[in-house]
Amino acid sequence: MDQRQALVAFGALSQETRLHIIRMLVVSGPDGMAAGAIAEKAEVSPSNVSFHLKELERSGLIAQQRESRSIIYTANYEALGGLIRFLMEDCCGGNPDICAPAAAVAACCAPATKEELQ
Amino acid sequence: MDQRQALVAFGALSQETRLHIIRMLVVSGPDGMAAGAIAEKAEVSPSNVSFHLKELERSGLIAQQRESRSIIYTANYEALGGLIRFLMEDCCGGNPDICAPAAAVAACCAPATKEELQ
DNA sequence: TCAATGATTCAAGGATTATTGAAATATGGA
DNA sequence: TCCATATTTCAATAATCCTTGAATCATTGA
Repeated sequence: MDQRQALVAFGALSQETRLHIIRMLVVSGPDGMAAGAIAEKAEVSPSNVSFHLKELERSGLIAQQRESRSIIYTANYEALGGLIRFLMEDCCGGNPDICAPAAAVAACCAPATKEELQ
Repeated sequence: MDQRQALVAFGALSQETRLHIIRMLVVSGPDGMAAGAIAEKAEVSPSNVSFHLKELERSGLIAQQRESRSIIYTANYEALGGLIRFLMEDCCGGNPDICAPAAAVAACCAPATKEELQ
């Protein structure tokens, strides 16, 4: 992930509805969610969710694929990991004072089940 | 770091000048940098740098302290670490597919045990 | 006190981003 | 083909953010 991408990704995550959407898509995993289901769960209008999904896709944090009449959105795990990595390495210069505590948290996080995250 | 803070922090990092400032302040460490020096290095006007510094301070990612005529800005390492942690835990649900690769990167620059961090 | 330095604040503007509802597009089934 | 469903696109408006330059504030030293 280069700086330009990171700037767009940070912008994408700086909006409440979009952060909510990312969380839902991470939880839903590779199955993803249809645009309509996202709109319903996030309690926003179809056209508004479409606007935000477009923005998230532009950032690379999510991907879409049509499945019959629905369009399924999934979180892009690589991009999310890349953003965390950018924040640690490029932005914070790999500074241990910043990164070590955060990394320790991740190191101890056991594989969580889908249910536990609801 | 709660969600409201994280939203503001992501917004703060989504602007090129501000991302540049954060990087400089992380590098300069506890000594920090005066507003004028930041403006000069980032090649922006004094009033413009002041605008962005205010935005960064509002996000909690930097702190200021007056030193004689200068105002010294320093990176807030805890807040930066907190944001990385938020991204891993709250946003990505501690999902190992996302967090493990990123954590691995940090692990090599800062071997810290969980106990050391308590 | 006066001038110089370092920085912020303010107002105006331009640019970008967010929301809304109506219209358009794509798909699948009767 | 026609209709219903799922979603996007578009245009208009509102809201927020960014930049600029002038004015202001705070500190220090002569």
